[in-house]
Amino acid sequence: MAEQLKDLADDRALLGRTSTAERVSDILRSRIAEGYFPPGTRLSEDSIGGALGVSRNTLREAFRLLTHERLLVHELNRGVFVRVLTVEDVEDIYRTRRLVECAVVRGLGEPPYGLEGLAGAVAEGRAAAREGDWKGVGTANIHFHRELVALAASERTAELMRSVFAELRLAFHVVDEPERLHEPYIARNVAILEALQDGDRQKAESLLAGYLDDSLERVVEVYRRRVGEDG
Amino acid sequence: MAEQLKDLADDRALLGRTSTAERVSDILRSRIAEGYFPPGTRLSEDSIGGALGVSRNTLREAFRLLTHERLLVHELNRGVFVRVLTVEDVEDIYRTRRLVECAVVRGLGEPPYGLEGLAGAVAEGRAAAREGDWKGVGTANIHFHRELVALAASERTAELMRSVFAELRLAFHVVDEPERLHEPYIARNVAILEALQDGDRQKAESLLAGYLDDSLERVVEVYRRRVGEDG
DNA sequence: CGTAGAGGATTGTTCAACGATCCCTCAATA
DNA sequence: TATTGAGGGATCGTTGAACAATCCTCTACG
Repeated sequence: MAEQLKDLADDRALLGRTSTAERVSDILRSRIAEGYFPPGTRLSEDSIGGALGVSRNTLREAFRLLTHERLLVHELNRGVFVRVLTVEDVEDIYRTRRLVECAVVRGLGEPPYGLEGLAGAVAEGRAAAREGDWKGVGTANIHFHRELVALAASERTAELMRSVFAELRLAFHVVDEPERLHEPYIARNVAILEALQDGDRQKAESLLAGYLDDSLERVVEVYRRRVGEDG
Repeated sequence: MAEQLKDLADDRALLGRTSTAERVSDILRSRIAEGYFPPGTRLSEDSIGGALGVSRNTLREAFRLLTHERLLVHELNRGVFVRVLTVEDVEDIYRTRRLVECAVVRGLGEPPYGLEGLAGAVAEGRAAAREGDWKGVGTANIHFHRELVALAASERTAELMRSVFAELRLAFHVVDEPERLHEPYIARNVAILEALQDGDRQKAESLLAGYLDDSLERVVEVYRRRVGEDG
């Protein structure tokens, strides 16, 4: 009986936790991620609420969730827009990543660590690369780093980085050169994973720092050119 | 002319037009921070909405904002309550603090650093201690660490920690032994500041780590006792 | 003593309305 | 021609009301 009650408690998370606003925000989030709503797009309460068949209040709550994730920006009396990252935003994202991710690696205790998640993300990236799915490689890459942060076993840290990685996707979408952007990092992720498997935190941290510096440089370079085109 | 336009653009930021929901959440946030609404308090829509003269919808929007900040928890059909942190929450808060704050110190470049903010917080703490205002000492203590994080010059990192420190205040209100809790850390803050003034990052980081470990231990010890009493 | 149920109070959700603000258009003026 | 100012339409911000759903308390009954 206790077993069954526990199972029920697990299921409850699936049922009750999905409010209408959360489902709406899920839809919008994936639309934004896939580029259906490019950065800068205004999301009208009327049209979206009408199309999805939800009330304005519910929609505004969904907007609020996504605003909190920094995917949308809210301008008073003007509505919400898909965020357009500035170059400074991208730099700050990488500054935060470097600070936190390196600190996570440094703060690891003695090996062995639970590296299944990291290995899974590496496999995911390799599979996507084999099929030429470079967007998938980018996603797997983000998964790798999310799993890395998960090693810190801190809910708050993980949540911060979830939001940072979601923002990073916005930048990737503007850049839109997924192969050139993501391909080189498959091998570097592998190297980081191997260093961790060897229990060599110091090497892993140094690889990670180099990775992030290079990635920032490359993203900013392409991003600056791209932003210059549009504006 | 371009000069003046630039000045005006700077001012636009502090024109600060905010919605009433945000203003309401500002009020409630500071009330919670100062302990006017202790953890566990239920915030009734009717009474608060009536007292502040805003409609239920607007108030609920303010509640949602604060719920996102983890200051309130929402229970279905029961309303919102000022968050009561668990011991695990407190531990995670300190885990995050240690990760981020130490990484900030480690990531500092070459001295000198802009330490005016830190010195100001130290002075604030000393002044409060002189007057026996131990709650003020706790506030100054939080200011010290907020200024410390500001040295990273990362907006996202600063925002994460702002929210973490706001949560920490919830714990302090439960513990409610401000003198025993905060007094010992005035001297340690001074030591950290002095190490930074000497440009000795390594010493500063090690002092900081020791500080956080001791503080966590002390808070959790008292906190566990306190929670045991009530529950 | 324990339990079922009635009733009141509170929250959940939606809708309609009105004022406020923004943006676009167009005419008037230097 | 370029700039200013006045409309007007569209959209957002906020309120108030209404009704359903849920919770809490108190009472009555076995």
